[in-house]
Amino acid sequence: MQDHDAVTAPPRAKTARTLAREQITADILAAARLRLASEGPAELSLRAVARDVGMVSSAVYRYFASRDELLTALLVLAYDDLGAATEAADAAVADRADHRARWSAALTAIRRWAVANPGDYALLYGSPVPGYAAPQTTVEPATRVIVVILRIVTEAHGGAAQTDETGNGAEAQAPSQSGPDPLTDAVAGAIGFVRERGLAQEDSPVELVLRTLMAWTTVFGTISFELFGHLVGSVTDADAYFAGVVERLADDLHLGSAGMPS
Amino acid sequence: MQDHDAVTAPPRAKTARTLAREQITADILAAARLRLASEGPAELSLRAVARDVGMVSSAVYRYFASRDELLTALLVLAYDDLGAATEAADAAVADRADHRARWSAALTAIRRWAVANPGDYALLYGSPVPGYAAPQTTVEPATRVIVVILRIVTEAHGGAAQTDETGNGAEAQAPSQSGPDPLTDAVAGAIGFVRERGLAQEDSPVELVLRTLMAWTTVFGTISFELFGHLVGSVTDADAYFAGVVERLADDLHLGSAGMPS
DNA sequence: TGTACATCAGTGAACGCGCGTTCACTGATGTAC
DNA sequence: TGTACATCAGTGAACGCGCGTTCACTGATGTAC
Repeated sequence: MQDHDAVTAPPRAKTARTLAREQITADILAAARLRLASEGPAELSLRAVARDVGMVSSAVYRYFASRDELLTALLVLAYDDLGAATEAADAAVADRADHRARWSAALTAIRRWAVANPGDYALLYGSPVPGYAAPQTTVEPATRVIVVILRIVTEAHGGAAQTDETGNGAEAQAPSQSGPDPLTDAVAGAIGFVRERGLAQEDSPVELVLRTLMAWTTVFGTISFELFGHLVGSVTDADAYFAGVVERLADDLHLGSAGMPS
Repeated sequence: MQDHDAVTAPPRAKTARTLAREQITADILAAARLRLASEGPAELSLRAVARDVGMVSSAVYRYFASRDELLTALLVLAYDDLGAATEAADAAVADRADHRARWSAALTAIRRWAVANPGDYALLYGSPVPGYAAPQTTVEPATRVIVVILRIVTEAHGGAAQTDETGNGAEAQAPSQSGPDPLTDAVAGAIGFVRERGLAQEDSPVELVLRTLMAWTTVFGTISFELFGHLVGSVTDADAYFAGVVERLADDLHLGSAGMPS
């Protein structure tokens, strides 16, 4: 509520004060992220963060109007960080037509990020903070990951970069019920999302979108189970397990066929 | 630490004091569960629970030695409640050979329970409470759900009650890599779990167990996405969506074929 | 380049609050004889 | 059936704590002329 850059600011040189403000804002956020590794978003204490960063608690109010605003900034930061990591991993695959490699790279990057930043992961995908409602600002950054995933899958099907030799893809797996489907209505929002972003050329990508949503859900569930301790005793090598899951999801989605010898 | 029934207690008639103790213990737990619907386990306040139940905060210490002990009791209670609901749903399917119906019934019961008890669900499957380590007591109740799921799937494959006409099941989907597999070692714990309980007759249920674990992860992820608000805007009819997911998972696991007309 | 005023970052004290846990106590319930 | 003692449930005051947020303040930085 105080200052935040005028929308059409003249390109005046940044003043020392502005530079300091940016630096310290970043420091506060970094300290808060560190705390999240051991504390849970609901317990995140503004006073503790202030202490970590070496200022008195009231000073933080020069940077964030309230604890909730700090939480929102953390949410945006974390979503963007994860989104950027995922996008970079996909982009790093040279052969853009090797959708299986891109799939594997993106998903592995997501898990790597989650394991490296468990606090941020819990903030994004764990139980919501009671009494805190994420504002609209966080919606767009939150979509970056799923957009990468959807792009890989839709490009593998029906796109110009088609390399899938097993047919026209996952939608072949649709249960053989025909006619108007309540399920189609149920996921209409997701379908709309895909269309708006030009991620699909087909007329009826319902089954494909649904299957992609399921796969993403499985990835999220697998990481959550690992980080939240539900695989203790069942899965000893989380790396190998995750890799196995990723491969099977790629199979189910008929993504390329990197390692199929037959 | 005080009293809890002697291990080999003589079947003496329950005294009024004992009855009252049981009743009030249950009241405290019920009040705490109610609070969990709006508060998150980390914020659960012993004083608030005491207030709800009409006693002074210190009186709760006659029933639970600490806040952590109360949390543990809640954990066990919730796991058992969910486990019982799942088992009952499976048991209610008359045709024990209709594995698809049992699958659907069990999974639907899980989601129904989660939607009806979102606080308990978050306690069990949300982000763990920082600083709280669930004791051994909670392990066994925690397994009840996955045991039901594993039993349905393994009975559908290789068991006497075989009704799957599409072959010998999900393991046919295994990626065509052969030889010693790090993945097999990774899930050795889960395999052992299945063997110990006599849930599988086959020699190599690796792929089947892995696929079941994936399916359960998908179910958990789907419910979490719904309850934690990650499907807002994408999925409007959560019931229909969940039903669609359940059917597709049943397809993937080659469970019976209840509704296949072709 | 220099001066006068406005803006801003950070301080330290204070507010009111709710928390988990301890403790000495009172009165009711249970048990042994 | 009656008495004497032990056990137990619940009370109310107190402890020390950390929290989010406000406020008047001081000194440094920025801006207009």
